Amino acid sequence: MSTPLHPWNLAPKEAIALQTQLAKRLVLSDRIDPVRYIAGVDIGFEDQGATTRAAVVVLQWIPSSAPNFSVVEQVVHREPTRMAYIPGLLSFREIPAALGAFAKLSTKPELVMVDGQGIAHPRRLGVAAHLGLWLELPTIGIAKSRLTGTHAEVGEERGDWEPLYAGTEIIGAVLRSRARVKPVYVSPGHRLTLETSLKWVMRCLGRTKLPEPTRLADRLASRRDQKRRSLDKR
DNA sequence: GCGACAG
DNA sequence: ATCTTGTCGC
Repeated sequence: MSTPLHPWNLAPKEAIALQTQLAKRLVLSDRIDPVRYIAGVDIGFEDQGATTRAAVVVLQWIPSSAPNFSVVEQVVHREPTRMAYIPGLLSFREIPAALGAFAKLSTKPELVMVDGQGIAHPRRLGVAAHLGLWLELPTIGIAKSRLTGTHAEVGEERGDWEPLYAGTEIIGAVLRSRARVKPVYVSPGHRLTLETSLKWVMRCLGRTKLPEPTRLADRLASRRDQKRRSLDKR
């Protein structure tokens, strides 16, 4: 284990410089083990933002079965929020809490899906890419909106997609994950190609526009779900 | 200088 | 992200 430790509480200027350096370490070819478990990660906030809540859900991948997955583990981790949200520096705000959640996990996933960008980032280090480097695991970023890049209009049917460009470089895909619904932005984070990333996202699509791993993590991390579960207890 | 800007 | 009620649609 040679974890590339680095401080999280950096000033914006230093964080930006670090991103540029870390992005060089990304592996954008397929270096993934046979998939048995897929994790979904998402972050939410409480106390008007003072507390960060990280949620990780692990699904078992079951080929040739319907559905193809079953939840095997879910973890929630809370800690004080460290820094404000700054576009482009999301990972420094969210990853520390995400690592706390991963530390509580007993299942080791072969693939991690993250709510946010992979390399579709101004310096090619979105939260999914950064987390992949830290965990040394294959990661995919699935964002609900665009951070950077340009693309053509996407067809209206499920599965339609268009490449996301930064100049002439393809940094991700804009995927219509549900017919006639706002598309999602898919980009590899670490140890995957865009093609393989898209394949896994499409495989994990259920009835909604988000793939099951991040949809379930989203639910666990959301304020709304906290309310729902406490009401159910009564 | 003026917008754009993951969650 | 979060604050919030109703409302349109399958």
